[in-house]
Amino acid sequence: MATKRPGDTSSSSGPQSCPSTAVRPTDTRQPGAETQETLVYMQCCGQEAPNLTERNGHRKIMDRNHQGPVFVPQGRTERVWTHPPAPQQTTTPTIPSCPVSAPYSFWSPGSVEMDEVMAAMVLTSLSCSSVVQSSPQSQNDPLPGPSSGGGDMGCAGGDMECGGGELSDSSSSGYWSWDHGNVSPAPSPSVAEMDSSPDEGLHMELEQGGELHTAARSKSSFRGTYRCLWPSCGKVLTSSVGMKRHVRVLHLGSGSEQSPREEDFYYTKISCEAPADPSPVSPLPPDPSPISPLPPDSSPVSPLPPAPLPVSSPHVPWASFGSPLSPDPDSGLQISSSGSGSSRPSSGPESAPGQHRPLSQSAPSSSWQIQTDHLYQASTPLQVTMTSCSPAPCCWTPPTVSNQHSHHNAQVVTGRCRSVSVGEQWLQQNSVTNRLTTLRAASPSLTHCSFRKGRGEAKKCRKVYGVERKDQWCTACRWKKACQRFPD
DNA sequence: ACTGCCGGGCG
DNA sequence: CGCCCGGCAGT
Repeated sequence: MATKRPGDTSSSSGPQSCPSTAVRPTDTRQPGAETQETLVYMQCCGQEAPNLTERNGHRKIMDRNHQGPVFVPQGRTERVWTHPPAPQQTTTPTIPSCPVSAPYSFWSPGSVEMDEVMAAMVLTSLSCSSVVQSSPQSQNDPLPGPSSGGGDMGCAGGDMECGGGELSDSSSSGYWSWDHGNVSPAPSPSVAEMDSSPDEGLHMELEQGGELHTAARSKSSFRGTYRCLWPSCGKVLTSSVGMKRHVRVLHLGSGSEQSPREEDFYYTKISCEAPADPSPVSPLPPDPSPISPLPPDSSPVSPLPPAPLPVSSPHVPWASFGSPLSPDPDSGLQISSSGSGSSRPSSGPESAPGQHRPLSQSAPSSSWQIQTDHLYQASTPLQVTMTSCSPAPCCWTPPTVSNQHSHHNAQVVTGRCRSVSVGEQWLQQNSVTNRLTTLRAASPSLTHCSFRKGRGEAKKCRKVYGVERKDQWCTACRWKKACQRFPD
């Protein structure tokens, strides 16, 4: 947690949005984790922007506000990259640069879309270094799997950074996962290999795609490709028509109510003209680096794979889950909340643990999931943003957890915040729906909450119910003992 | 002044 | 043990 890199900090530069937040994420991560950042991508206003991209030795960190990229000294980056930290995120496997294997095999060659996608992918990768990423996986399994690792970030503004990460972890599937997931899958391949033959991976793809690959290289300049912005999907297609179809069929559903035009909102055109320069080219966040098709510079970069998680970097929250790296014990806290995010609605703050694997962490994660689950279709981004903003992840978590009276260990940091917001809500509303509300509401409060001082804020039965309704107090309160219902 | 809770007492 | 309350300490 503690380790931060200057660069990350810079991210905070993203001015206002949530300075504090920004920092944390970074912190959470381990140094190695940083790498992950690369993977993360942010979406803004529908567009995705890669938070980080490595290029020419510099890592660019997109400003949350998107204002400007920050550069981090390569040195660090490389290190990270070099070692495929992959392990960190268990969830996201990095694709083995070494293509050889299997990963690709997954695809079901059969579908036409696949082909298109593949082709697009290849091309993209070629032209844009990064591209490789996920597409392949996404195709196969759009969401899921790997996604966990990925950053989801749908967040709207740059703010989200953290959140994004979480999302991915937690449920992830979420939105952005695609990229990351894909990329990372493979922890395996040794870096060296990757370096040596990054292209091969591509070739593999090419096979399916057909000549594309070759052509792609030669062409190097595409007019443009279209990338699906759907949360968990990262497909890249060369034709807008195809993309529309993709969006409609896979995401909107053929019959969906969505207006015909709707698809336009779910994909973005990517122009990859710059053959050489990946960076600009790839809007795609997905940092493919893992695959790093592009031979050019990539040498070190390619290894990126580790990056998958990186996403989090921006997001503090993530850090906590820190996913991969360390299974946080702590996680319990967040986990609970996040974990079941969706499930929990009703009550169970406690149960959560199941999911989290990585997430463990905190609130943010939880928030993410929730969003994901509920908002999935709607407006994830917004919420995300919120989350990220919230200064302390902890805050989030707690609320969720606490709601139910269950008191977890989680308390640790969170303590008060949750109790406050939660408590009230709990009282007033037990309904599940509230939770979402809570989160939102909480977020602001959370901000404040960072650390509770004392009882002042923590609401106990007395505050909640008032003396008049003493009968509703928990027994402990009635007996003037430590409150059991709203423990600190 | 309120509140939260420990410590202790009573039945 | 359940129930209550005196009293301390933090706000």
